[in-house]
Amino acid sequence: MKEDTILAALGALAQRSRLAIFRYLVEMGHEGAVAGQIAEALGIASTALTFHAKELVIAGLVRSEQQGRYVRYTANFEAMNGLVAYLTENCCRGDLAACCPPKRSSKPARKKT
Amino acid sequence: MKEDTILAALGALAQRSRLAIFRYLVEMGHEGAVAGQIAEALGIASTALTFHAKELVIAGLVRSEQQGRYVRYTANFEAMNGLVAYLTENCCRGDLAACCPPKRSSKPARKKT
DNA sequence: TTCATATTTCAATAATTATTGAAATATTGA
DNA sequence: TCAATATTTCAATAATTATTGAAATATGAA
Repeated sequence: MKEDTILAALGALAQRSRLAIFRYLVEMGHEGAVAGQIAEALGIASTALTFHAKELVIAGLVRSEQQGRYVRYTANFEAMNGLVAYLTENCCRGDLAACCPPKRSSKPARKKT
Repeated sequence: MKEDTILAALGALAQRSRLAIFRYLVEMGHEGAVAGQIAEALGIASTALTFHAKELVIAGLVRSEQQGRYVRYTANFEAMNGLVAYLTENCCRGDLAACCPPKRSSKPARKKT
């Protein structure tokens, strides 16, 4: 994955609304969600939703598809996979064991203190 | 890992110089590198290096340690691990197999002399 | 102490990104 | 056709982030 692509993906996710949109779309699976649904679920103005969703699309993390008067957005899992792969590569050298987390539970792992 | 932490880490990495700095520090392993060395290796002005390195430190991805008149920076592998874990969590739902990449490919670490 | 080196701070500017509301476009159904 | 709905575009503004050079600070060595 090209560095420019990585930078675009990181930049796209590095914003509260967009991270929320992306997480929401991941949650919605391959079916995704239409713009209004996302905006309402997350409390984002429609004009802001358009703006942020477009950023995600440009970054390649989200796909959009016109469906009549709706626009359906879906997470691009392969792109996310590419991002995670890149970060894993770039965090693992010399510390291999620390990187790819051994398992994910559906409940987030609790941080021990 | 808290969302604010994730946003900070993503934002810190979403910039060409900072991504380069972080990758360089990962390459340098636990020994890290001092400011001037990083700046020279990457062709970044010292004042910009200070600025960007501080962003990485604030985001928790890098640690800094004063050593005489030098400042040594090291990658925080645990923080990166936390970021990758978060992204894995948030990309895997409903598409589990696609996420944690099965293996790193053949590309060896480029070492410059 | 003085000098040279390493890094940071500061201030000005430039560039980018986010937010908002009004207006525009496009689709659907009556 | 008209009216309602869904989304986008536009323009203005606000907020944030990046870049630069000069000056300041701090250390180590002579």
